[in-house]
Amino acid sequence: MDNKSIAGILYETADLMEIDGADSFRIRSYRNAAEAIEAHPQQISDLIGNDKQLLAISGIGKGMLQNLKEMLGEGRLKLHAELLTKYRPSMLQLLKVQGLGPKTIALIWSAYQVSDLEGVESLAREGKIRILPRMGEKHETKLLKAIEDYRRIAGRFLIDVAEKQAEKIADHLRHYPGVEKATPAGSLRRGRETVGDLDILVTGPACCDDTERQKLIDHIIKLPGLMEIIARGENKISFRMRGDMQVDVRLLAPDSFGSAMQYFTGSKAHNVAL
DNA sequence: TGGCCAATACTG
DNA sequence: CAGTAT
DNA sequence: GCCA
Repeated sequence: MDNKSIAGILYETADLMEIDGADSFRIRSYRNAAEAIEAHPQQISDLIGNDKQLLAISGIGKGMLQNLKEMLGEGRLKLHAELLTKYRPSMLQLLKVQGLGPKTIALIWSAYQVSDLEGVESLAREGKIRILPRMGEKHETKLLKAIEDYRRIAGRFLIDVAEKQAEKIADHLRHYPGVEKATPAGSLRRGRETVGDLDILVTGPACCDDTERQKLIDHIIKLPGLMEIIARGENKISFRMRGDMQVDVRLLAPDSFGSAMQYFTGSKAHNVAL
């Protein structure tokens, strides 16, 4: 279990504790510890047993040390598992909706046993949020708008983040002999504020026959930071990068590169119109 | 043992 | 205006 | 929960 995973569990536990109505300062401690672990240069798993070193990390004390031992020892945190049984995982997503906090989520849960985005949206539309204590028309309206906003940006990445990622990948591709061009298409090329996934078009001699294409794809999957291959075909490979960004790389013969660029830059609506 | 972030929006 | 949630 |  790496530091990122440990921190993740701690963050999640904090969120769940919040819904559970736990002491806010204790919750903060969980978040502080998570941050400290995330930023720590060495792997916590390598330091287990060395209490001195662990306690030396600011934000890690007696109690958190026990939590770490439990996580690394049993592979799970009891508190985390219990809270997950008591509540619903979908509540963690709900927490990401601006203006929707733990108290309100718990309130909605207690009143309607609803814990997901869809359900809360329906309740709001039906005017069932405003009748809850402490809620009102303002809250309900604002909630609807917030859900809309959330849906619009969820699972998308800011343009500059996407650009850097795309540039790294394109560089990696261009280092391969037989690749002439590697260019991002899609919403990134259209300059949208956010990007859902990357679409990168490649062309050159290496794209021209089957064996060459396979060799090129073999090179592509060595890309640093590549986490999972989603699909691997003749002319296209899809994978997920560290950070969860999905990437499609398409190999194109030089004579179809132009039209492909046109097509994959979109937008879909634009293509339909054409 | 006691303190741990402040400002804002909304409800009652 | 005070209390509460974000 | 952690820290002074």
